Amino acid sequence: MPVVKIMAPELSLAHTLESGQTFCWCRDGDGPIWRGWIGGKPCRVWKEEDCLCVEGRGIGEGEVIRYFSLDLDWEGIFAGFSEDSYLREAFEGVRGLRIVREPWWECVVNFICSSLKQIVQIQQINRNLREAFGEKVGGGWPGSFPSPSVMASVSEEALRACRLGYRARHLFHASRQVAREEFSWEALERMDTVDAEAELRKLAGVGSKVAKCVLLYAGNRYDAFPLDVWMVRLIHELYFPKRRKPLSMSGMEAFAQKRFGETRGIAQLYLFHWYRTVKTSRFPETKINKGKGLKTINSNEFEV
DNA sequence: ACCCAGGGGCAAG
DNA sequence: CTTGCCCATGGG
Repeated sequence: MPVVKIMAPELSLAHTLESGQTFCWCRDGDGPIWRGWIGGKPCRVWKEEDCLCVEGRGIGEGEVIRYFSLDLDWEGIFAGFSEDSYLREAFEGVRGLRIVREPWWECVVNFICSSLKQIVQIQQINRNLREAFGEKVGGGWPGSFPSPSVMASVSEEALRACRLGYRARHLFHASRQVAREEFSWEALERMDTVDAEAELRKLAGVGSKVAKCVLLYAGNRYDAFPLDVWMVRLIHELYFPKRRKPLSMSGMEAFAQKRFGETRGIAQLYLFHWYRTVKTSRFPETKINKGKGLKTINSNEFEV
């Protein structure tokens, strides 16, 4: 089996593959080796010192570089955020986290299924869908991710059997909307981020949060800033600790745009994963770093 | 038993 | 633009 090797000293596979961007990877045993999919092809990935290794048939070097966004100027991105102490802490705490480039349809499905689900459960659903409706390409278990047309051809009940719950109806409709060519990813890529979000939201089960996740993790729109329960909690606890209630959603969007700028999606990725794994301030035994080293923020500025 | 999970749709204020 | 309620399922 061919192995592609690429120098990627900073890349952390654990942080990148287990941060809730992608849901098709699972550890091969207890060690730092993962089984998953790149460009629709099954593979195993691991690191040997500074070298990223990808074992799989027909996977090119460019494809791997693109998937892990190794082509981005990460030092430049970090430098742009250097004035924010929490972001500096996050970059340090989950060092090596990189943004992936997911296949857009799989990304849409993953995040439709993410509603009121935990990350491990989304992984489970992804696996169930692959096992039930995917093709066994290259001997890869549990199968390729089913295309829109395949998913549009099965019943809502068959989808529900993948433990989707009420999300099965959304997925049922969304699959048909896409398969019917009411939807083209190429057309979406030509739009600006605001229009692309509005277009994605036409799909059943896709609201502002899911649309932004798709734009960020599949579309490389770094100006998309998904606001989920964790980010609402984080922004409230870290950036506006004195407020009784969190800012409204539109207030938080305005805050994120002003504070984190055009690459706020990258900031969101780091803050989200760092807050959940390192900071974990929602648990009482770990306390919040109360605004230390942070410039005062006038919260009225973000009222709507 | 109870609460929460990377929300969205829909009706109503 | 915001709030309130429901949605189905699994984990802690």
